[in-house]
Amino acid sequence: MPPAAPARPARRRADALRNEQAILAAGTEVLAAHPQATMTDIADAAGLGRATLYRHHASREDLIAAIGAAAEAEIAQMVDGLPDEGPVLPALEALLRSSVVLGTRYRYLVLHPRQLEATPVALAAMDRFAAVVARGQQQGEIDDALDPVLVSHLFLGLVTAVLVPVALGQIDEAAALTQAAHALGKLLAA
Amino acid sequence: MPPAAPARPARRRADALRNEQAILAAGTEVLAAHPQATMTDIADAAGLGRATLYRHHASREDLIAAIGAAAEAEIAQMVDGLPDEGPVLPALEALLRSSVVLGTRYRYLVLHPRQLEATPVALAAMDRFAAVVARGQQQGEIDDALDPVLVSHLFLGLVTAVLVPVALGQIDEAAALTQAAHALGKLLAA
DNA sequence: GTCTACTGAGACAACAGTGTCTCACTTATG
DNA sequence: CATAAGTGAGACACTGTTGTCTCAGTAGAC
Repeated sequence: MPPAAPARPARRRADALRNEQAILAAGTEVLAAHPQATMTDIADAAGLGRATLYRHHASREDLIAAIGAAAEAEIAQMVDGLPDEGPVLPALEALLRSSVVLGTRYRYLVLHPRQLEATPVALAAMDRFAAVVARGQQQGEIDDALDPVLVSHLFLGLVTAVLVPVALGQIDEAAALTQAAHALGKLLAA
Repeated sequence: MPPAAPARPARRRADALRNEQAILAAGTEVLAAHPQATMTDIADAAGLGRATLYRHHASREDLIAAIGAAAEAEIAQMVDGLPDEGPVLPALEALLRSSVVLGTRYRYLVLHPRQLEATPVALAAMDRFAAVVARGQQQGEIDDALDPVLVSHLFLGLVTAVLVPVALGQIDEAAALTQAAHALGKLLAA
């Protein structure tokens, strides 16, 4: 006696799944370019009707949350990929580069953080990051004086410090990235 | 024959000036706490009627711009106060502390940058900052490999890297500040 | 004390965007 | 091909906020 009629059938049609991806992609892209974009704008960009957009996401808030979840999943995957042994610094520098790429795509989220959110996934990723930093400290690779949690925020600060001047056209992305990686190394050096 | 009737008389009454200050203060505070606050909320917080708010600022956008201008003026003044001779690093560390205080008050602007704006005042402040950094480089105090403009963004990155975890309750402000200052020193060290 | 600047309260129009719903149609799935 | 899933287009109500205006009343300036 399952009274809960599934809002969505267990089996979803292939085109619906495609459209779902299109919505997420369009939402990410359109919002990055125009943070004030309406649901109509996003539906248009996805090549779908507005009603369909609402069938996939009950509200604007819901859609943005879904985009946020996708972004978090990506970053979490990258952080999980950090090595459990061996040198830490090179891995963090590589992560910096990937993070900048990701941050560019999800610029909307970077610049419009919904009320300083700390979601479970984000916190878990931060924990993981901090653990790797701590390992680096034990190995004498990273400055002991720095709180690993603060280091994770410093890391994010470096990412935005690259993103912003690049978006502003003040500096070349490659140059910014190289220098930021250099800065990261110095900053963390024991 | 000046056909332009002044929207505002040259001489303003003292209470009007007081109210103007109250509006700016209330707007800054209310928006920092509730970014979605309405004009009614701000007028209430200022202890004024909504109509009066509109007499001082023709639109919401106008009000936010005024708050932004006030913030910029404050930061510009601080940057202008950087020394033209003598050691640079200690001055920058002090500026970091002041900037965090300022950033806390103007949190709304920090978290809701209106479309990556680069206003003349902000750019001038950034130039001034970069010039001081360049001086530090000439004195052999600061790493030559870093682009002074990028350094200004790295500096801002450090500020947010303190602001965010403190707002999140992840770390004590004093500790974050001390470590950030330490990090700044290492990062810039020649 | 008189003139003028300024304000409060409230009513008002206007608007844009959200979210809901329906109906006819199309497309996958088996 | 039969069924169910999914869609487009458009109409719709709703709502919250913005910005305007008026009028009576208050507070500063000189």
